[in-house]
Amino acid sequence: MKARLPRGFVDRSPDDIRAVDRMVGKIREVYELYGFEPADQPLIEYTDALGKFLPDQDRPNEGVFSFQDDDEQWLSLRYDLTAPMARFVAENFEKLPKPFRSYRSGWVFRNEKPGPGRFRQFMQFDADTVGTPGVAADAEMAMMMADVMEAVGIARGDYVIRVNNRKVLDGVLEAIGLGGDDNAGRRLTVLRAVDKLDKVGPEGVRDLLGKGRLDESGDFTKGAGLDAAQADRVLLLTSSTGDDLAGALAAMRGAVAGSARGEEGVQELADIGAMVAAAGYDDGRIKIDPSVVRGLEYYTGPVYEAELLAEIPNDEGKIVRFGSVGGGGRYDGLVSRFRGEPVPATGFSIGVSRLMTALKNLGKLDTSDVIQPVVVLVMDKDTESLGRYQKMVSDLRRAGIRAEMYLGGAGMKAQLKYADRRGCPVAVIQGGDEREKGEVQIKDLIEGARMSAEISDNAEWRAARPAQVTVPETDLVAEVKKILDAQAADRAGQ
RNA sequence: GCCGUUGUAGCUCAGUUGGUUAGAGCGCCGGAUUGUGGAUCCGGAGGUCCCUGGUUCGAGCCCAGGCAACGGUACCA
Repeated sequence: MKARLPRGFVDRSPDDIRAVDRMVGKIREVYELYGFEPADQPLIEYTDALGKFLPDQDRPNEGVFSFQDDDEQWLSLRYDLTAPMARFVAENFEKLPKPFRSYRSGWVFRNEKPGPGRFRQFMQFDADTVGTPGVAADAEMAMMMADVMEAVGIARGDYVIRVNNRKVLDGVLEAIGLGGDDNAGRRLTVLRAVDKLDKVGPEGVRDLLGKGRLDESGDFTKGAGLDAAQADRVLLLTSSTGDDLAGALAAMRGAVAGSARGEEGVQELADIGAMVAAAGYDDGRIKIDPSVVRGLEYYTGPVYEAELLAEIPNDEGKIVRFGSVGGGGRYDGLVSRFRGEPVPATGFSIGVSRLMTALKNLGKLDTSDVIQPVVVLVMDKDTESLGRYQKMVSDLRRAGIRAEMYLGGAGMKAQLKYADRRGCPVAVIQGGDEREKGEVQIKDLIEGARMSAEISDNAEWRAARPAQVTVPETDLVAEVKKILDAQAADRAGQ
């Protein structure tokens, strides 16, 4: 049997786990501050509850991990947090206060081909407001997202929350004659093309809107088959980006002219823009940007996306465009499909794993403040001695110091090596000699490592017993504390 | 799905026109040092050369098919 990790999954390191915990804690503080309540749903739901796009009956695992229960009903691992949230709200609708404002974090799963920075299991952190149709809720989402970015340490100017409205896109499509059910497929193709604006540029999008595009890898993507005038109108819309809000809105009005739905969308964006400006978030934190598409299906109104602008080196040191670390929008149909009545809702999702990677590559992740445990070496293995070592770690723990008794089978040398490798700050040694005198030897491993750089002869190194003191056993805790404090002061001074 | 690159020790990789016991560095284990981390020196363990078939007296190397990983692209509710 070969031990192997399934592709698209990762084993998480202690540093990673601690860093994510901290980051999630900062995000939670923002959500709580805005008045959202914690909630949690299971990782598994009935497949049909996860979305209107059910897995193909013949291929139930396409895109989502699915399996059949005893009663042959299909179950799936959730692929986002929104669908389970919608199920929960619909099921408990009468009991919940409306608007219902909740947040949740957890693992989601996608059965897709993994890529760099894309995994088959990853963590999201969502906030949602259910039961309010007004765009004030959408404006709040965008602003909260900006606050989250800054709370996790991304400087103002290094990110932007881009806001669009699905109604505007729909309006343009309607205006160029792509309305109606017959054109659903082509509309989708157009949206996909627009979504690739930042990747392939305006000319690439034009190709995708027209006949199609051949990319560098030799793969041909079939286009939407629009004529030049139609493509122009779509491109007009996507190029009216909002540094100048009034100008952008005017350009958008031109692009959607003739579509009531489109004009409604522009008006909503104007309202959001006004609210954002009134709250002071129009200083570059939040921008109206008609090229944001955000997913393809369930959004019905405003959509928003958090994008990192900072130049971020990847693991190989290459500068990469990191792009989106989160997004969301209004999904007025998601809850209502479980109920007979319309239930408006809006929310957003943060890609925790992606955001973590970005912070790590930006060097903004504090990971090193966890002190490894003090190790009490085991010199004698008779029950009485073991009890004595056990009391030492117990005393240290009572003083709030991480400590462990060495539990392996190795000799002293290997025990010190173990402590060294784990990065332990201090080792405590008590053999027969010390025990008779009621003493312990305490070794400062950090200082010792530093001194070792100046000694090249092993005999001298060992005789010197660098950074080591002998104290009465009763002073153990006080002495260890002293060394740890000195190390802490040293770290702070650097 | 499509295109491309790569599969040799735990890791990173050499390996000549096809030639006998497949190597290096790092790491790991042990010793020098019965009770002191690091450095140094010495020693040791560790291999289905991705798999299957073919060509050949002979294949890590050549050929065909497969598998896997990586990268790009498409899809991503």
